[in-house]
Order: sequence, then C-alpha cells, then structure tokens
Amino acid sequence: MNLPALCEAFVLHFGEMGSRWGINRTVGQIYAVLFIAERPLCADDIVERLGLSRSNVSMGLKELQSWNLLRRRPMPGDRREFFAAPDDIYAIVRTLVDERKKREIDPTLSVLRELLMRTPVTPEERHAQSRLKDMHELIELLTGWYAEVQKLETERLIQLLSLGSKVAKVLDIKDHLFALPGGKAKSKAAANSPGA
Amino acid sequence: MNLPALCEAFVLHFGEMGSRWGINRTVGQIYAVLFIAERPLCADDIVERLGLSRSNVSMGLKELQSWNLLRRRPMPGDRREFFAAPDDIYAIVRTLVDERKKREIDPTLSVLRELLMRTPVTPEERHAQSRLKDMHELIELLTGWYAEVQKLETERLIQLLSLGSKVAKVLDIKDHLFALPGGKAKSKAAANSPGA
DNA sequence: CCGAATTTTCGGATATTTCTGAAATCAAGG
DNA sequence: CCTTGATTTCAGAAATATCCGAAAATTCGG
Repeated sequence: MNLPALCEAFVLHFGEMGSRWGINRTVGQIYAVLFIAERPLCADDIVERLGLSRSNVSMGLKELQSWNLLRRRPMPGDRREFFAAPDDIYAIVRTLVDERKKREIDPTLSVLRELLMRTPVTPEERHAQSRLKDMHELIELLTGWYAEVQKLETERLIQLLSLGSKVAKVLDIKDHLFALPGGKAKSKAAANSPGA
Repeated sequence: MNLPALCEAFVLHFGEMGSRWGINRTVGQIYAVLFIAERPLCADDIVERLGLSRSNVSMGLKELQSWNLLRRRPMPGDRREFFAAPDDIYAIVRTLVDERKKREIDPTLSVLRELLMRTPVTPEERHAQSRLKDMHELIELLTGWYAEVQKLETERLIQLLSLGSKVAKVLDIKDHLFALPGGKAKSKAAANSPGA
C-alpha cells in the first residue's frame, strides 16, 4: 500500500469497518483514499495507492457511484475520469443514510405492509402479524422522523443534535406555556410517563 | 422451511436483510423466527422450523446472545434452553444500536483520536488529518446526541420522534423568548465550536 | 460418581464473494 | 473511419464465509 503511514492506517481501518457493513473491504478502502485525498483521483491513482487490479478499482468506483457517494471532477487536458468525495461530510452522511433507507428500509416496509394485509389463519399467524405490526409502526415512526429532519439545513441540524435530550426540557416548557383546557383528558399519553 | 406462509415470507426477507448488515443470513432467520414466535423456543424448535443443522443453530444462538438480543426463558421440567426475543421492540432496537456503536463506532473513534495525535509530515498528511478531524467531530456529535436520547424513556422518545422537525419550530420560539443580547456574535461562535 | 440428555467444538465439505487478467467496448483526436 | 488510450465486462482463480456431522464436553438427575 503506497501511502504515508497515517493515511494507510485510516484506509485499513475504514476498509475493515466497511466490510462489517454491506460494503466490501476494497470498496471501503477506495472511498477512504478518496475521502482524504487532496485532489480528485483517477482509477490509476487508486491502483497505485492501494495495489489493487485495475478492474477491481473500476468495479469499486462503479459501486460507489451507484451510492451517489462520488463527485465527477473532469480534469482539463486529461481524458481519464477523476473522482472526489464530497467536501461536506454532512452531505456524505445524508447520502449514505438515504441510500441505505432506499435499499433496505423501503423494501422491508413494503414486505411488512403486504404481510399485514393477509388474513391470518392460525393463532400462530395472528400473533406473528401483531409482532409485524409493531415493527412496521416503529419503522414508520423512525422514517417519518428522518424525513422531517432531512429537510433541515446542516446548521439547524447541528444545533438540534447539540441539544440532545435537552429538547425534551424545551417540550416541557412548551407544554406548560400552551397548557390546553381539558388538559387532563388530553394528557392520557403522558399518564404513563412520570416526567409529567 | 416448516412454517406458515406468512411466517416463512417474513423469515426469508429478514434473513436477506440481515445478510446486508454484518449479520449472516442464517442468524437473521433464527432471530426472525424467535421474534414472531408465540412462545420461547429451544434449539430443536428452530432446527425443525428452518431445516438447519443442530450445530449451525447453536452457533447462531451464541452469536445472538453475544449481541444481547435474546432472553433466556427456562422451562420448568425441561432441561433444554429456551430463548425468546424481548417483547419490547424498542428495547430490541436500543440494544442493536448500542451493540453496533460498541463494536463499530467506538473503535473508529479511538483510531481517529490516535491518528489526530500524530504529527503530520507531508502536506498530504496534514490535509488527511483535517478530513479526519471533520469526521471525528461529526461522530462525536452524533454519539453525544445518541447518548442523551438513549436516556429518555420510550414514551418520551416516541413523543419526540413524532414531532420530527417541528422541534426546530419550538427552538425558534425558545430563541425568541430568551433572545440574548449580542445574539449575532454568539451564534457565529456556536457554529464553529459547539463545546465552548 | 455414573449415565442420559443437551450443547459446543472442530475439521473439512460446500457455497459465496472477491479479485484478476484478458478481451471487448467505448470515446476522442487526427 | 482509424488509432490510441481509457474503461468495462467477464470467466474462472483465489480467498472467505458458511454449514454440516461426528466427536468431545457439559450438565443434571439419580
């Protein structure tokens, strides 16, 4: 691996991590190299740095492109294709989450919905369906939240994340400020939470 | 596969999904079966339902236990070990996230920290370090947020998730209510160094 | 302690994934 | 069009991961 020690260590770790996610080691390494590179790289640059076969790099780049994780950066006077990782790391994470959602969560949701439509025959199936319903509701809740949060600009998002659970406190304040008449009936949901 | 059609469809899909995460297909299927089962199951029950070898199931269960995803449910008068997935699906997700964090994020953080301590020699290394710093900060932000949110009870969490980005609106209100003098200067500083 | 029931370990068979080099395809300049 | 350089495809080799059955270890009731 033809890289300074610092870079090599990062690339190796990142490849290893990648292999624990659906991404394979090589693709992870390729992305790591692009992520820390000072300038856009072409396939040959990557071959040189990682010592992989040319075709393997080509496959890896194709895979990364299919995840929308690369920016094409044509270099004037050079016919080869150059790529770079987006500068904005938040953009990278957003893309990553979007793609995983599209590939894994969405198909799961549609399977769950389909299974929930079926009429259970045995008690066993009835019980299975009720579990599936729980799962479906949870996923809907999470994806709904994510869709909302995805809309925020990065600045706002950081602000929100920094707050952490303190947001819950803000909610308390809001609850008090806008306490509604008939609050008792309304606060049925809150009945279980001692925080009320 | 010795299961009602509904269950089989779910188990197959779940196994497939599992294989896209670090979990292997079989382990995914085993968990799916346990997740929708009406009662705790022993290894033989699983062998019967999935048609796997006894030893493979044993491995799978061991793996799932190492993820803290199973509850042991001893059956009086039966020497075999019975397992069930937790009833509370929120608990399952929390455990899953915790474990992935422990296995993937935490080691990454410590690698990043180590690399950021080193003194860069070349400009190339200097640039790599600045990228690594960005990544480190982002991960810290996310894990910090998660640690906070993890503390909330499920009720509260649901409430918060349901709000989605509307929370940002609540923040606006808060900002207006407690508008600080010199707010402009302050918000600039906050953007660069959240820890200040 | 012994022995039956159960679980785990482990070597190697099987299946899957990854990787390569050669050949095919593509694209731009002459 | 043809040449040259770049990229992609593809079939099989190499490397990994998964899975099984047999044997070893463990556990618990006598």
